[in-house]
Amino acid sequence: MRLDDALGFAINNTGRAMTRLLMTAFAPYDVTPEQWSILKRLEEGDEISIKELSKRVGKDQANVTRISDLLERKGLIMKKPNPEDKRSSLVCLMDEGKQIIRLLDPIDEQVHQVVLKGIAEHEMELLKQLLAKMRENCNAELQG
Amino acid sequence: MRLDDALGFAINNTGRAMTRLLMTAFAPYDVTPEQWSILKRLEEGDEISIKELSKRVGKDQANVTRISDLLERKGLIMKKPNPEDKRSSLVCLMDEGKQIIRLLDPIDEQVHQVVLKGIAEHEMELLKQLLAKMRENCNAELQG
DNA sequence: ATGACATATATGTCATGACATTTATTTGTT
DNA sequence: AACAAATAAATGTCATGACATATATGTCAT
Repeated sequence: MRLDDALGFAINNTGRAMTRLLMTAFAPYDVTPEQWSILKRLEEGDEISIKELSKRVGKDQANVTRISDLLERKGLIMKKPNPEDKRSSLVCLMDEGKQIIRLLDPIDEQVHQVVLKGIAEHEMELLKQLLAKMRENCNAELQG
Repeated sequence: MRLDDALGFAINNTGRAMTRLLMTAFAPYDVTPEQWSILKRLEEGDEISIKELSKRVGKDQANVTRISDLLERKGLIMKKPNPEDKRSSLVCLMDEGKQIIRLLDPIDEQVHQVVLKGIAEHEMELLKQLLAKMRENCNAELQG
């Protein structure tokens, strides 16, 4: 089997290409695709713990802690104490974070249109289903 | 959640899940999935430059340099001087590298069977085609 | 032949992912 | 209440990816 044919490498290389494209498009705003994914989740609902945020973005808690620290240093989010649990903090979007989201949303949309050029809606749906199935297979094995 | 957001999320998370699974399976042999991808490429043809190897694995030259250094320290590959160009070196598989490949090949195969459980051949083919199309779209944009 | 430019590799930096460990706090058991 | 176990977050380490730059060597125009 040639490497090009190996599904794992196809998936990872495609993901990296998409990430690179988004990174390039976001570069003038000093926001990386991973930071973007966190901002977008917070837009759907903030004042949540690092742990909850980690679950929602599908990332390791340690990594979310570090990405959040970066976003906080940039003034896009803030961590405030959780009055119900002194171990945890609640992550909130700052106004500047909300402004950045408004700026970057159309750019994100343009990038995705480029990436999905020539791909039909039903193909994308199947693609997502297959990826979800593979993810389930992996996670079942990792936990079992 | 917008559809295209879900797709980027799906691709990167699925790729990470597969990488994690392979990493776990390879852990006893002290070989990472990325190191594995380089070994497999060398198996198809070694005595090639870092630059050529980078092209074949689809990775940055700087990263291939570093991964190669690790593999050389482990005694799996060797860099020998290129008699035709003193700037470059030729990367060769060592016997121990070839042995590791024979050991890990069936493990890699098992992992792929786990990941692809419940997915038909024609679905996998379509999946690869769609991913290739998206990769082309990205690369065309990055270069253009 | 020489100097300007190109190329191959190496190295430095930052962001990230995975994972182990630490620290502070909470919870549960007695 | 006291102590053990669990939990949330932070931190440390290594591998990697992207990118900039450095260094050595090669190539080309003159």
